[in-house]
Amino acid sequence: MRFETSTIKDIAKALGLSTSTVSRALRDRYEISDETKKVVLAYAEKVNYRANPIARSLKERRSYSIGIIVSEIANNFFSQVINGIESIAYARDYHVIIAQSHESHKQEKLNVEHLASRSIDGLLIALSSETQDIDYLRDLYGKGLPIVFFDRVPDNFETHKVIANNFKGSFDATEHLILSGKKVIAHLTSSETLSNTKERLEGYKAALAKYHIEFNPEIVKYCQHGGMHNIELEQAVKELLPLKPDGIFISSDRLTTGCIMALKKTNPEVAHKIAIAGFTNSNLVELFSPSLTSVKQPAFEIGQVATELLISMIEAKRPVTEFETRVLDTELVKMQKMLGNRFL
Amino acid sequence: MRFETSTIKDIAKALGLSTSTVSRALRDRYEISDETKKVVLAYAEKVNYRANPIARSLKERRSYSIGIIVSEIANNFFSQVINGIESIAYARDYHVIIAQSHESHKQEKLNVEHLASRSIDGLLIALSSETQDIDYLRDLYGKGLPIVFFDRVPDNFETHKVIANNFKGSFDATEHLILSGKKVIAHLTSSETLSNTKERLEGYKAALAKYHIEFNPEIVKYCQHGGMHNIELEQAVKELLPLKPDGIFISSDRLTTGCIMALKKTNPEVAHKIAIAGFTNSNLVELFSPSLTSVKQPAFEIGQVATELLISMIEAKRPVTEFETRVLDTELVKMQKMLGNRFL
DNA sequence: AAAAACTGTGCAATCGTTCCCAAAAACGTA
DNA sequence: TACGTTTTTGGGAACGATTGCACAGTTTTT
Repeated sequence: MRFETSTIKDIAKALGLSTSTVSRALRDRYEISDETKKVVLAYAEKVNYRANPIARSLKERRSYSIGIIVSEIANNFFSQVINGIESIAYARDYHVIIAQSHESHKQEKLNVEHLASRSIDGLLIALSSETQDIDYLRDLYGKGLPIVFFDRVPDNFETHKVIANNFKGSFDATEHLILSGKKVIAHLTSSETLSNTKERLEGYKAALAKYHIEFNPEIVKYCQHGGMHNIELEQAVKELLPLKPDGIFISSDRLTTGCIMALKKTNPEVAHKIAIAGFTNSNLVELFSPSLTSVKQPAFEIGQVATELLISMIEAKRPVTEFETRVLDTELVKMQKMLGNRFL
Repeated sequence: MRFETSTIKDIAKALGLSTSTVSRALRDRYEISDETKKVVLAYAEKVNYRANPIARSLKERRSYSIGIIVSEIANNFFSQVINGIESIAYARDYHVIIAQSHESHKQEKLNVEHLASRSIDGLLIALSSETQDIDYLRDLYGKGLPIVFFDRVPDNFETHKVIANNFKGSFDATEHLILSGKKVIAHLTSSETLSNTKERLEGYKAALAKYHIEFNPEIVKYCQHGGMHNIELEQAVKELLPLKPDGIFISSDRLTTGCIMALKKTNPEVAHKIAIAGFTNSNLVELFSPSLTSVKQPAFEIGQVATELLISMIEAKRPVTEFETRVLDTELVKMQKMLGNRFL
């Protein structure tokens, strides 16, 4: 079962020209006379000629495709980032190949290597929460694969990075909890090794410090798998509650929704007494109960900026040596007034 | 900035063999002596040889890639379907390229044609809610591109299709509303032209009929863009409320969440008085307020089955002429008891 | 009028694989 | 020994596109 299309050779034969002439005419090169160009273009149009991207890739040794690794596409933050990536990539005539790590380092590595063998021209990646060893990425990078990190970035890797202003986002959320009168504010977060975990922890600490609240490490819980497993969350909640928090600041999308879910499931009687502020890009927060204050990341923009940086690396004439880390501001969406809460 | 890897030619030169021999050894063809095979394999391993998939694609005239078109990946149903697709595709050594139609026919067509020109070996597609004209798909199909439809399928196109049991799912949901005492049950649904819109409407009607409730077309509202635009939903809600429904059956993921959102926004005072049952694969329903009864589609399985069917078409020796339509059962998840509703 | 420059086109190599066809090597049989 | 078989290997043409180089034919320069 094959796909029949006309090739440059067919056109050349039909028009009594050489393939080189046809190729050049199609690519609108200056050496070709207007007349020939017109004839070729018209004929190509007529037979609905499409250049075979595979042949071109082989010749030019690049595939016009960008690999994306996220932990999960069923995550509002990441799917919005992907939309941002696509918006730029398609406009520049790249296509994207998406793979999911499901927060597993092994899966991540497998996917990256699979993509690399598929000749992607560049890679956009948000590390899995498990990942600590990034030597395999360094390897590929060393071999010439441009890489741009976003959201979860390693600190010992020299390349472009795009992140949200995690410090400020966390500071704002924590401050909001403090200002609404909460005294014991817990912090639920991902793997300690992730860049944004660290930054968000700092923002949280800074807000506490500003209001002279002592930082209590006991009340900070880490989820190694970023909340991929419910048990992880339930465990964290179980450990947290005895410490009687009246507010929780949560540092990621999955953890935020997962934590509320765990709270409702395990301790419904206290769930509505605890104020929650967390990172999430869910567009359904307005429906949540208990409601929460959310820190929204500029996901779409993160995707766009990362893609622009990546394409600039791919298309750079000479190896890029100056790298930038772009930091984009988050937005604090405060809990809706009781209006929304009246239901049920 | 290039990516340097060793090729078959390099291996051949290093080992003093011909490229044909090396190629055969690597592909484990029978004509090769065990000894040579061993030497080649060992050396290939040593230099970490990876076949260039682009060159192979060119030669074999296929790309080992599958195109996917969905309206949006930021939709639980579709992201679960994609997970199902990936699980099969990767195991069979295909990779997937995902594109989004955003419920726009134009975008859908553009994407499909882009994918086709990228030499995908087959296409998995859920039509956009706008789509009526599928001649362009017929065209590609006629040229030899295998296509499998899922979720939203056209009825006048002979190929494999995979759908949920929309009739039964709708019947169950509607019956559930009736059995919980609702008298005036509205129906909010997508574009009239979509296959599943029709089937779901039939299920709704059948449940009403079973309980001798007269069907009232007035109380059925269609959203042409599947709820992509909020205004569409708010308009529908506005038209529905004067008819005093005490239950609403909603026929798609986006509409379900969108409708609750619109209700809360425009008429918070009645929102909690109306029982809602709707199709949704959101894993966050437990957090919703007002809570709702949901019809969950076997999204992951739909993806798996569709991919198996597609790959069987791709790899078929001769054109496939017998097609099947697989129908998978949905699951009704009833509204949680008031426990969950106590919050807020 | 000869030399130089410019136009427009074609030839052929190339990208990395695969595979048809033939050649060489190894073996068996008469 | 000579011949036919079988097994193993190599040569080289694809796949479809791009591009450096060469070569006509025309125009400009000296």
